[in-house]
Amino acid sequence: MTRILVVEDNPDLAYGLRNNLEIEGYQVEVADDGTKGLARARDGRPDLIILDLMLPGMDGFRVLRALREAGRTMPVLILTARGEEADKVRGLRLGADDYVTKPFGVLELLARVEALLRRAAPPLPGKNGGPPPERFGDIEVIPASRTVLRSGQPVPLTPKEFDLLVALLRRRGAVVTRLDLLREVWGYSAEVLSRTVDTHVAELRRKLETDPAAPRHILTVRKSGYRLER
Amino acid sequence: MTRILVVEDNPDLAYGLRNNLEIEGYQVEVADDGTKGLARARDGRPDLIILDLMLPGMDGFRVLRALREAGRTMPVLILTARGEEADKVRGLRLGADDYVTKPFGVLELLARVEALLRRAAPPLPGKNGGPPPERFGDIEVIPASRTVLRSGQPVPLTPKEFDLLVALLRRRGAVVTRLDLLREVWGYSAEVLSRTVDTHVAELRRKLETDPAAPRHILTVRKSGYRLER
DNA sequence: CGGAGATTGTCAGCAAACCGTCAGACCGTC
DNA sequence: GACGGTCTGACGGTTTGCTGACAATCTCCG
Repeated sequence: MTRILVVEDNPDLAYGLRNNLEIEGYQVEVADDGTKGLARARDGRPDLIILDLMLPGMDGFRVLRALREAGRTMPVLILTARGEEADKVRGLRLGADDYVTKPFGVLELLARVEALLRRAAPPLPGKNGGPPPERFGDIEVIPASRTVLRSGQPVPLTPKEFDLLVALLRRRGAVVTRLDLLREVWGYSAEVLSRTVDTHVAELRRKLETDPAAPRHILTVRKSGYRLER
Repeated sequence: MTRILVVEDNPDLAYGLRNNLEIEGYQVEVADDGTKGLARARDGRPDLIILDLMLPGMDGFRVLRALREAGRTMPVLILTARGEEADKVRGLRLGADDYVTKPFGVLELLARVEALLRRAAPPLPGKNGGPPPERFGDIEVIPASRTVLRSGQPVPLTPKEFDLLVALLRRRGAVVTRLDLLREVWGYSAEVLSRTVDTHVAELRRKLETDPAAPRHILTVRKSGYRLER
């Protein structure tokens, strides 16, 4: 079982991360300040660390440096506030492996976690890397190349459209609420009260459905959200 | 299976080297100081040694000399800090076979490792050496001679351009992020400023694409990175 | 059956993000 | 000192995303 340590002081965010990571099958531990985080990282030796840079007390930089000085080499993914370009650079210099800028969508984070873990321990000869393509109807979604094929032909999707499609695909067959979609694609602090989700769904239908007015795959569930069917 | 010994005290660097070498199919062992390194080299008889010169305790020079005095002749590739010209010379005099200056790109190191191994173990009669040329479109990439042909005609590429092309080629069909490219081509201490990657991609397109404004092989994946298609 | 209210679909315009491009600076080499 | 290679930061064009008003549709109930 892959173990992930989340060092994050914002309880909401920590909670959301824990949930989503556990759904993906990871074993999650949370530390809510830098000192505890460092201790857990050193003693518990998780397979990966998600580290907020802004922390009360011992900040993320110091945690990271202390960790590397202690000879711990597990991949570290840092969370930085938007626009703090210098923080990213500093974090990477201190030995972080990747970074995500807040506010971030959960899916983006999960994708990066997966990429880091794959890179850290891949060499199973019989296995190729990355998730396999997903299919529904005559649509094929290939995450590795962020490509979507319809009847074998590439369909150009914008980044948001692709992410939205993946979010629906992750829970294919189940209803996904607008709020869930916002959390997963747009991010935790998303405050979008307008027709944003609907607009993007409409665009997806236009590009993927034979008859966008009578969709066969991307269905509306009235009063709830959307559902993707094969 | 080809076995490589890495003698390196910086855990981050050792970790990165191990990963990349293992991905290339080598069996890797790491020693984090000179004494251990010498012991492993003498007893384990690896096929190649990557040796940092700056080491705690017994430094790389002494390891190298002791190794050669013990009659071990496997190729040794030394890692030197930037600008320490004298160190390179001294290392080579002591019997090193090649050197790489820090910070180095992973691809450069892998290429040199391969070259040394090829030289040390001349191709078996039925087998030719090195990786085969890769093709996409009317482009042919020949790693052994760092040559690129377009419609059979050589295309002059600068070192960075060639490395960048190889990095994209290694993951052909998948999205490669700018950060990954920086790590692989520019070195392990990469930073994330400026348009460096984009500039070099543009230059590659200018040299390899029929219509650089509408590239058919070196594609942009918005918000993610670049992708190379056949 | 018909209508009101609730919910979703659609659209166009604006603002921001993102990438391609370029000129200039720097550096090492010849 | 000329030169090629590399890197950077500014600039501008284009794409993308968001919004809010309005239209269409659905549901429930009279």
